[in-house]
Amino acid sequence: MSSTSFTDLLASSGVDPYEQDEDFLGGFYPEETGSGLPKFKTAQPPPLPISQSSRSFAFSELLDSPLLRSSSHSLISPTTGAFPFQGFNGSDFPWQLPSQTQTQPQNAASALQETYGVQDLQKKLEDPVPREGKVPSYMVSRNSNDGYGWRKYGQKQVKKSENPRSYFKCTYPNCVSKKIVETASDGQITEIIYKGGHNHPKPEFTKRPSSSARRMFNPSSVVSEQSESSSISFDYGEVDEEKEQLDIKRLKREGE
DNA sequence: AAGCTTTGACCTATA
DNA sequence: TTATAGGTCAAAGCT
Repeated sequence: MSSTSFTDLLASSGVDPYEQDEDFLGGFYPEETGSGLPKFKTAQPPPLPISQSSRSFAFSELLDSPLLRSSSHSLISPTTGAFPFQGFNGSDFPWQLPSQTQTQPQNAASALQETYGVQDLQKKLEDPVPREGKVPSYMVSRNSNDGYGWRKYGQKQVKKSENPRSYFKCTYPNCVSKKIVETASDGQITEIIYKGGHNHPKPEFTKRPSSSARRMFNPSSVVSEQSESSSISFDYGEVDEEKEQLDIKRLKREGE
C-alpha cells in the first residue's frame, strides 16, 4: 500500500533522510542533535527529558510504530499533546526501533512534536550516475522530500555548521511542518532536522513527482542503502540520482 | 501561468 | 543592554 508513499519518500529524492533516519535512529548520535538540538521556539515541553540525552530520536520511529500506524489518527494521546503527526499513517516506514536507542515513546512523542533531528545520514548511496558534482539547491530540496511537498523558504550559512542550511516548509495549506536540511558543498546532505509534524495525510502521488527525475524503483540502489542501514526493508525505492549523490555523511558537530 | 528557488534583509532569541 | 546567531519573510527570477 503505501509502497507508493514510501516510494515517494525514498524516491523522492533519494535523500532518504528518513530511511536513514530510521536507520540511524538505531544509532543515534546524541552529539549531533543532542547538543545541537535546535531550540524550538515553538513550544518545547521540557518536562520530558527528550532523549534524555539529547538524542533526537527518529520521529519516524514513532510513526513507524505499528501502534501509531494502527491508531492512525490517534497517534499520541491528546494528553501529551495532540500528536499532530498523522501524515505518516499512510506511509509504510519500515523503520525499526533502534534497540540501543530505545527512547521512551513518550519522549519520542514529545520530541517528535518538537522536532526530529536526523543526522548522521551515513548512507552512502552508490551512484552509478554521478551528479556531475554540481548539486543545485533546488535539487537538494527535493531530495529531502519524503513524500510530502516541501517548499524552500530560506537558506542560511550558520556558524555552527560549515555547511549552509536550507529551510523548507510543507506545502500543505494547513501544515506547519518544517524541515531544515544542511548540505555540504558536495551537495551531500549532512543533516536534516524536522520541526513540527504533518497534520495531513501524505499525498500519494499527487504532486511530488515531477521535478527531478524520479526513477522507478531501483532495487539496487535501495539495497545499497539498506545494507548500510541495517534494516530497512522497503520495496520501493526509486532512488534517483539524487539519492545516490545523497551521500549522507554523518556530520558531527565536533565543534560543539 | 503557476510554483519553486534564490538572495538579502529583518526579526527574534539567547548569551 | 548589546551583540551574535538563527530563523523567517518577501521580492525577483527561473523552470
